[in-house]
Amino acid sequence: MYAQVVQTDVVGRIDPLADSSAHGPLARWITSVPIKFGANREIYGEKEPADYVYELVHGAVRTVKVLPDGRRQIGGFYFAGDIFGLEDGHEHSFSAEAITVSSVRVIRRSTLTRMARDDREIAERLMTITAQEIARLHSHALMLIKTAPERLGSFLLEMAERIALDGVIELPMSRQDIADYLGITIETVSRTFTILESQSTIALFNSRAVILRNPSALAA
Amino acid sequence: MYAQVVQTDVVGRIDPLADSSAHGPLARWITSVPIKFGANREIYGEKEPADYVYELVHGAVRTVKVLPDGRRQIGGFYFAGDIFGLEDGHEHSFSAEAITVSSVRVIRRSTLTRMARDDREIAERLMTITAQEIARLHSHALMLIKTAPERLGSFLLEMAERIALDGVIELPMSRQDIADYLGITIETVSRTFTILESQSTIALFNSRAVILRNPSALAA
DNA sequence: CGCTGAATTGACGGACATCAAGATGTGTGG
DNA sequence: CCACACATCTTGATGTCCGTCAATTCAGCG
Repeated sequence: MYAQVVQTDVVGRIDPLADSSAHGPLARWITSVPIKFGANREIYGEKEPADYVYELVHGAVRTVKVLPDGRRQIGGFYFAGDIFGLEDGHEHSFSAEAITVSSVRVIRRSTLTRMARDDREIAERLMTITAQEIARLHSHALMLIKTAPERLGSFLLEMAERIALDGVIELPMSRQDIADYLGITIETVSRTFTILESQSTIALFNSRAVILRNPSALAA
Repeated sequence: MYAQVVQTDVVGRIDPLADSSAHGPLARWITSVPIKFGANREIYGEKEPADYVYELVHGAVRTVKVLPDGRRQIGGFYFAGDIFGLEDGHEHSFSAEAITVSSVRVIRRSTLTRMARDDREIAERLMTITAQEIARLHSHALMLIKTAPERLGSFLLEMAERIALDGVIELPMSRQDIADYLGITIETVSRTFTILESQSTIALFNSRAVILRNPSALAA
């Protein structure tokens, strides 16, 4: 169930220090106190009613679907300022998990749509966010028909755009997460990182910190 | 540009015989006269402003993206009663093409969203259609991480649900279309069809007409 | 009929998965 | 601060699925 929305255990407790002045896309309307989730905690589960929409205040989140045979698909990654949980209609088809410690603002979907009826700006923001989500899914699908180096290239370019600081990408997710997002194995991810580094297309501080030395080479 | 919306050439002409009593999901609001497109005609192009939303009255439509190197990705298939063109925000990231002769009702997106402000039912239909589109994209992405037989299986099950009549699936699209939708080659599609037939999982009247003899085997 | 594009079938190679071993990093407790 | 344990990541050897290239069959149409 969606007990985690009100959970108060050690990791998922309400954070009294949360900065509620942070200004995400829906911050003016999602005014609830952020809820904190520890690394690898589930925020919502597959098949739960999709009654809430979430704004990630800080941290990193992945959406996950596990197939009967154990294969795992990552639907997407979300970072500070992103909205997630909008993915579906009636019930979630993916679960959402915190990758690192994350804090999340929650709003009832029904509240949001009711507000959207009265406020044109909210309605438009909702449309925009949905359109972005659809665009993201399109580019994800597009990636899944490419070769392994191309997939990793697209991934790194996407991450560069979304979370790079001073040209350094600090990847919060594991190789396994990347592999399941790209639809390849962890070994292929690792090997491809090595190849890209040997070509000086990228540089690796450590396995989680990347610099793009030649971004245009990644596009091809 | 989006000239085809008003195009009047031999194939894309306005069809005086169109049955405007057909009742698709938005039929009560998309009241324009259907426009007819010949097989393989473009309905809208990639990068065009996404100003219109389309309801397919009859026929079959594919959305297509062609990569710089010539690889082709099919985003989705649409059949009678389906809404398409909603895929994106500001401009289309795919083009839409009629697979067979098709007739299409068109409405300005801005008209639709204006109507949605006044009419709660329209707003909800729009939400539902968008949610379905997102769900479709999710299951498409999920398919792209599977093996070739699994991809074709998912595809056939999807088609069975959407266009089967008396247990017979009449596929309007070519093997190349299927291949580009599934992210595999036309040869692999063909071989997999043959294998499924030899297992009596499916039966083929001809290359375009399929019967599912053992649907549960397709799921695996 | 013969022409043309679509679909099937075959032979072969390559990209990526699988299986397995090592290396590196990280947290915990002494 | 070190030592051990455990997880993560990398690297290597081998296998296999599917892509590529090519030939043949089939279906529709003038």
